[in-house]
Amino acid sequence: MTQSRSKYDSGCPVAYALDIFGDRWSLLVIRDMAVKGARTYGELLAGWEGISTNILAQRLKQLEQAGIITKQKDPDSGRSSVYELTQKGRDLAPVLIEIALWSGRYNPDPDAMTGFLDKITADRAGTEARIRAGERL
Amino acid sequence: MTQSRSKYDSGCPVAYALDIFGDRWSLLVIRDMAVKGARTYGELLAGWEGISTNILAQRLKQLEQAGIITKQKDPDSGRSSVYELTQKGRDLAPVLIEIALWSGRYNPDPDAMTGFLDKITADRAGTEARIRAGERL
DNA sequence: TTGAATCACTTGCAAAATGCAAGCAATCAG
DNA sequence: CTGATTGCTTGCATTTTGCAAGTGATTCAA
Repeated sequence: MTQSRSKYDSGCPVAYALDIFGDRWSLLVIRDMAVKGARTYGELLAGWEGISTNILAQRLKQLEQAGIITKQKDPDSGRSSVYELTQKGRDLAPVLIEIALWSGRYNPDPDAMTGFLDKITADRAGTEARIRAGERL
Repeated sequence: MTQSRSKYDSGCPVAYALDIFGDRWSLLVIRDMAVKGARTYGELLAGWEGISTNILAQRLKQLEQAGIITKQKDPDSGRSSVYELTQKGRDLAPVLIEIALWSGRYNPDPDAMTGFLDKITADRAGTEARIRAGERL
């Protein structure tokens, strides 16, 4: 009984991935954690794009189920939880990097926030390794 | 007047890209064209996952507007149109490749369709170059 | 120690996106 | 002329999303 993960999963590796983060918000949450180092619900809510609170809660559950992130109680604070990327989540670094490079080539907007882009342009391998290791950029 | 492309576009390069293909179907359409060589509406409809016809029509329009694909009349057949990836679209090859590699590492399903994955595992640079050049895999 | 603030959500409801099926115009083959 | 094929559009039910308000468990300040 090889149950398919969802009604969309065709067995194609691209479809498998899109099943996990192929929506408007999941990759942005992963980016906030990988690039910006966001670790709490509040930090994620305050992200650049303004995800709504119910959608964020839902996505965090889905990402946890998919093994992309983990949720733990903050030992120093009873009311806050700490979310962290797993290795599976951090290994999405090359995907984030290629997306950012592509956007850098084709986004005509001169105001584009390029902090991440600058880092990967200056040292792609190093930035990728740092994300994979769970280190701060 | 630097108008933002959409209500989501925060200036982040990742968000710029997700604005174009950050939904359930767009990347699968791009994959069908880049990897499977799909060129007509019918071929795209018959894809692995079964996109519905109205959504496909809408996505094709959006991708055309975003400069990812072009639409032309088929000179040999008055009733069919030919869709093709632009350079901007073909340059998403590294994104598709990284997604597929990641899925290959983490998808536990042994039945996963691995044709594309096999190709990029065997010769990543060559596969990427061939997609970028608009050649058949 | 009590009341206010904070954090991490949940709930309710309207709006938008999606899925499904049917329809339809233009071509084209017999 | 007829019927099949292609490339859509339309209508409508279902699902997902967005927004705002509310909840409950801490934590903190007085």
